[in-house]
Amino acid sequence: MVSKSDLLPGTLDLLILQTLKRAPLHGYGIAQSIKRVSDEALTVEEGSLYPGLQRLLLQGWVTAEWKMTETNRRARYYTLTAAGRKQLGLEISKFEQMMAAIGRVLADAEEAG
Amino acid sequence: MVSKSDLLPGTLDLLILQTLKRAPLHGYGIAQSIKRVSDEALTVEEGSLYPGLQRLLLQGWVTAEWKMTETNRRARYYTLTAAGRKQLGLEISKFEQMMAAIGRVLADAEEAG
DNA sequence: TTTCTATCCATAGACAATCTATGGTTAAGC
DNA sequence: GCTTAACCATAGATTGTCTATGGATAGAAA
Repeated sequence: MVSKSDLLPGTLDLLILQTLKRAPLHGYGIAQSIKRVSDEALTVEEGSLYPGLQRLLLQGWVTAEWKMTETNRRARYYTLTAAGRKQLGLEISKFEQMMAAIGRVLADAEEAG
Repeated sequence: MVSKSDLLPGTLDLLILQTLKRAPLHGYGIAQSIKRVSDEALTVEEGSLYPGLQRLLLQGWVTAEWKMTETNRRARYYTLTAAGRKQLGLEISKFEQMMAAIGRVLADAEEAG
């Protein structure tokens, strides 16, 4: 089953990095952004998001910094690093290759043996 | 990371069902077919394939039958059931929705708040 | 005839990623 | 004062995939 879940497994990092490409953002905002931009089709649960952000921090793909939000709250803002930007490029191209490959299987009419 | 692995997680059942849509096939043949049709981009490991086939059997989406292959070997042929065909349709549409949603995120230029 | 390769099956255990459930803080509106 | 929305984060369960392993046999090659 293609994910009874809210996300296609294996795509979370990609989505987070892409979201941070535009501007630094806090966790809550990242989740909101992905939900909004995907027209509610993708929901990132907090239990997936925060562990995910920890992974990205460990990899050095983002940095984190506590700041105040526009709504006057403390929040941890994540910023894409140069390495993160590079990684995003890699992941996008891998993802596109996967999509193309799956597309070939789904489109297959099979001529050869 | 979008799968350092050979497959996009969450797409295996889809690939198997689609492969069986054309004709009944044994496990080994399914793996070969997916690899060939995807131009070597997708490799289904046996350790993923056979547990996957067990899941599909349990769900009633395929049936299995021992037969002889063209190469004179015993092999277990899997056949898509009516329920399996229906499931395949569901998975394709879910998958396409996911792809569209991820596409929106990747294409996003963000105008609104 | 032996050895190798490709064809076939399948499971156990490790590992990674996601989800559910939980728990906490605080600003602002009512 | 209460409630809701905005925020953070972790533990544990679950699921899916991979690695590693083990086995059998046909046919080609040596």
